[in-house]
Amino acid sequence: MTIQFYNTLSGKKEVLQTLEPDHVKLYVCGITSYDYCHIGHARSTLAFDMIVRYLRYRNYKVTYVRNFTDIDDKIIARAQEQNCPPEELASRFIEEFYTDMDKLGADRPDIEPKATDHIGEMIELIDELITKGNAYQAGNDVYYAVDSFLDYGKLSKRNLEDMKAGARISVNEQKKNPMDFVLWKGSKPGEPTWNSPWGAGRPGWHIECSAMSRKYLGESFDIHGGGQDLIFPHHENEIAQSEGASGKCFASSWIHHGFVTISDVKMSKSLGNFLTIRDILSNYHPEILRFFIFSTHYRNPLDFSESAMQNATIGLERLYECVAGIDTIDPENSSTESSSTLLPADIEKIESMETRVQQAMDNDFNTAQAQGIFFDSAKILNRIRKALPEKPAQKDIDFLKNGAKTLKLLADIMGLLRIDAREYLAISKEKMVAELDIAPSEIEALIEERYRCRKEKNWPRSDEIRDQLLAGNIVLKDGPDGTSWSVKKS
RNA sequence: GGCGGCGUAGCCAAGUGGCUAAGGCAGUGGUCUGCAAAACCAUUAUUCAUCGGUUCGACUCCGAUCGCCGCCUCCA
Repeated sequence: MTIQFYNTLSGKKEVLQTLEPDHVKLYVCGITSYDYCHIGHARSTLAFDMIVRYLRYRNYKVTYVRNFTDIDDKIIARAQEQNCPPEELASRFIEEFYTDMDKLGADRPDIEPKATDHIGEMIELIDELITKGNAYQAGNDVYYAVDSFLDYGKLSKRNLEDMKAGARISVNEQKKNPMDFVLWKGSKPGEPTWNSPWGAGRPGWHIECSAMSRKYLGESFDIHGGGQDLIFPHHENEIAQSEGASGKCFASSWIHHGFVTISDVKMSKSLGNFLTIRDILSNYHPEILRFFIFSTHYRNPLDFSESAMQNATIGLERLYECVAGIDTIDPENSSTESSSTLLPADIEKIESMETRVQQAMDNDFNTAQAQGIFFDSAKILNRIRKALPEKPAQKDIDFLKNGAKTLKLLADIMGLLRIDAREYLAISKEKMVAELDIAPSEIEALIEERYRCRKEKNWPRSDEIRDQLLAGNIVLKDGPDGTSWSVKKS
């Protein structure tokens, strides 16, 4: 089996081919650190986290580079607002980024370069572009001459004529072509500056990724990723810079994930319709956010809503309940007397779980389909467990334990089912209990009273207690081992 | 205006030339229960925005139409 994924550059799904055997070199555009991260950033981080984890699970070596833009107009503007040095603001929000992403359980990339640590490399690259005739100095600025790069527009599939027609960029007398973009900006008073052959200034946004990817991955590498909003102009400009300088293919493939929307409108800072990761994590377990994010294919838009999160909560809990149920089976409690109750069709389904998940993931990292397989498998495992006799056959116990193990292994690619199932359910219950108006001890006391009533067949009072608890969102479950309770969902 | 994408059951969401159109939520029936709940079982789209075309055969390819979204300025 081979891994296929959609390459924005070709517009088609293609088989993964690496420049070096079994080694994927991946560069992803990270954040500009001037504010807290929102769910869109979570999607980006988690999408590539999942991709990297899957590639590694499939025995690829992965070199994963993700940058931080820590010098930029927005950072300077925000720093001025807050009356603090831009570098301080930038480093503060890099820390906040880590705080959020660590909570989400995202693995750190292998290399995380910061733009300000690579000004020398950028100057070098700009210099090469000037020498090759792809860039020119105008006043204190340096611009990239888009007309010098014939393939300009190949990623975003537009040509310069079309772009000019719809251009909303302000006219700049210094530019030879209005689409030319800045590589080096002459500094204004009070801004962070670095010395360069063109005077004091700072780098443009696009050049940093070209310079840093070249340093850590070379002139050509396998996959470049980011959000769909980066296709133009950022990634288009990166191609122009890198290929203009090297004359070689920059990234073989491009992966772009879709946006998170709210009421079908793109979540963005400028619209103000965003929720930060910490907003979400104050209400939901990190795995719920992960479950939600992976319930839709990474290239499709993902609409955020409370009901979608509620759905994810229930879905994840269902999987955890399946695992918890199997975890409670005593592995020693088998009997040689018992014969296996397993059906061939079920055995086949569970044994093919991993293969089927691989098929889904091989097909453009289809996490939504993989989740479907998780549920399908959980259903079968639940049914088998439910039908188990007092003392089951050893074979059946092993089958269930292995099934749960495989389920966890595969869910881990998406960062799901990572904690002990019973612990997760306990945390989840605890959290819900905390929102109740009634203390657990009171609940236990009422259950105790109801137990006595039921023994005496005092159904009216026993039902009254149940209804009373239900009104307080407590649901009772009468089982053979007594009554347990949980907090009503939704 | 240019470019890209989407439209699958009440909702969410896979599938992308051919056995029964995954899965989840919600719903319905059943088992269990004193009655419930939970759990488990079963069930819920002759149909994939609309209309044409290609094909032995299309949700899947092509064209048109309608609707929605994104990019074309910073943005994950």
